[in-house]
Amino acid sequence: MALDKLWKCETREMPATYDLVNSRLATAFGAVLAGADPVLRPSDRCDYQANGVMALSKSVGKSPREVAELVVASLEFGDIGTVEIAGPGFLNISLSPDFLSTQLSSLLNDPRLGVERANPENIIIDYSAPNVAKEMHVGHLRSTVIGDALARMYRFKGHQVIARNHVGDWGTPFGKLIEHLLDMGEDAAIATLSIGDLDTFYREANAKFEADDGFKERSRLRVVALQSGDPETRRLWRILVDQSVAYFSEVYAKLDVLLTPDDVVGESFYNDMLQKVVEDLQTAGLLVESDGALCVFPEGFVNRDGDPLPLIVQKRDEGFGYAATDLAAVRNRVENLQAQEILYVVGAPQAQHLDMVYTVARSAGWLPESVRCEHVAFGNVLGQDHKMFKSREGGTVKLVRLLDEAIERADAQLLERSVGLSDEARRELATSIARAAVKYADLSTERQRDYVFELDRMLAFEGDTGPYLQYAYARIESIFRKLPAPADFEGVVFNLAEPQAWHLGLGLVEFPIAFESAIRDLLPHRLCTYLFDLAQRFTAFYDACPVLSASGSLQVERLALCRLTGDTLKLGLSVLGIDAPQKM
RNA sequence: GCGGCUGUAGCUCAGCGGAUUAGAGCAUCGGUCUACGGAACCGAGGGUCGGGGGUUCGAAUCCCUCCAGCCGCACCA
Repeated sequence: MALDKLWKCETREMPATYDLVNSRLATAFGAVLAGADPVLRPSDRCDYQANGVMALSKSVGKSPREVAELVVASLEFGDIGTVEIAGPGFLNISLSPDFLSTQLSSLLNDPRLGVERANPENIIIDYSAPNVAKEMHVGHLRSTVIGDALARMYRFKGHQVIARNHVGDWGTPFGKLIEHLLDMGEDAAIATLSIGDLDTFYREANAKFEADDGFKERSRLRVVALQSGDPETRRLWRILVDQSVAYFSEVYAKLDVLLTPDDVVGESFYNDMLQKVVEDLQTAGLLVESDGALCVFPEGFVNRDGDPLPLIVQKRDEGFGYAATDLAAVRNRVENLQAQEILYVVGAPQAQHLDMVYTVARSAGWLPESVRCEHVAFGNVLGQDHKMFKSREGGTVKLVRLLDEAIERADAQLLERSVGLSDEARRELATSIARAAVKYADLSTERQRDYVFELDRMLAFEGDTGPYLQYAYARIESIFRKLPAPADFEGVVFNLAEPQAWHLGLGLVEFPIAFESAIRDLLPHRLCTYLFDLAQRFTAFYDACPVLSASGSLQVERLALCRLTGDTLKLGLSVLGIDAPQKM
């Protein structure tokens, strides 16, 4: 099922396994002390373990053993499974086969695989944000990929996501860029920009600006004309913006990211609101003049001398700083877009700036406490020398070049394995694999950490990689192709007799936990970890339990496990923005 | 100087709302299967969880401190 359809699916009728177990336990814990948390976790020595007894015994003043017995006494597990007290007071929980079988059966009929739908909220996700007339480079990779994954996760969850691509389309550099465009001639400039050679254009404009005083003066005047709304200047500026946005769209397409030109709401969009930001801050008594600049000094921020740190809203030269734009954006998002949550997928170095913006926006009354505002920070992409990722020449690396390189290598791998595809089909597959490799590598480590960009590792079919998961999925699909007739799961019973089958079944039922944990803490890597673990459970199962040579109800059961695993991998990858080809 | 992030096996990383023996992948070594497209599978070795202190019956996980690396700290966004 296509993801966009899936997003509209209604909630399945059966509560997720974890929630069921947890709620029964919570009731029993509640009988000892109202509101006590069972602290239910997956366990390596049984199916689930509840660790909450320890904490509870402390607050109740009884021994853990005693409390555990109290909890067990009032626990009504019914057919869910059994509990035993272990060690100092852990509750080891084993699910009953009937229960797990029922849970798995319900997943088989649930396109959402157990993930509950949320009450829809308006979620603004601010991500990617390249600069007009500047190349997209590795620095934009993480924001784009993480933002896209979060957007898909939130949409799947049932929310209304409004993507905002806050592109840098305003400021003094546009004077020289427009003058350079004029020097080149519009057609020639458009030709250069439309092939995506943004860096050359930018560099030439800069070089002239440095070398030629006349050009410098023209550029300065051009900035003034741009800011005062001169129609011809605005038209030329528009060309730069449109050409760049068209180019960004090509990059997004290559990355398979959902952003469209409609999501581009650049800095310039807020120009008309900046004066009002200043006025309203003034009225609110928050604005202070300092060294000629209009600033807000939010509480708790100090500079290196220990003095209050300003958020500069209007510069000494009366131009607006980016803080003004960010404040205007917050207002716009809350007031006009009715945002209930705003996520900024922006590099970690911006942490303090964003923190100041939120603080000021809150004290100005533009950002109610009810609106969650979160900086989804991420670390750097490093080269194999563990330093900032740079090209061999020491410059920044074009994002497209990186992707092309990945595609080339994936293509070479496919050729080597001689998969027997047409050139075109192979190329397409290589693109899919390359995307999966690059995106998964980015998403699978904890956001805040830096990670090492290593194509060979990322593209490997062995290990914790995107291609490995894609391959796992393709292999499952191939099982179904081999079947003489389409599989029919009507009345399937999961006996899960072999330990590997049980382990897999248990893993399948945990998808909602992994998903919820990932979306709640804005950590897509948790979903990656889950999917990789699931794929490993599957290989162990597949190794121990023949499927095609099995017959009767046993084969139906095993096929159903294959189906659920395939569906889970497919869905999990798709909400991360990674597609899973049927064959590879 | 202040603040933030990071420091876990040779390498790349999970785990960090405390809890029963620190996990995975890659690499290394050993074994297994007439290889449902080996993405094999099973097992072994390998870790003072940066150092020290504290809280706790119990700390990789919480607190303090120190060390190392990266980043931010007034008009470029």
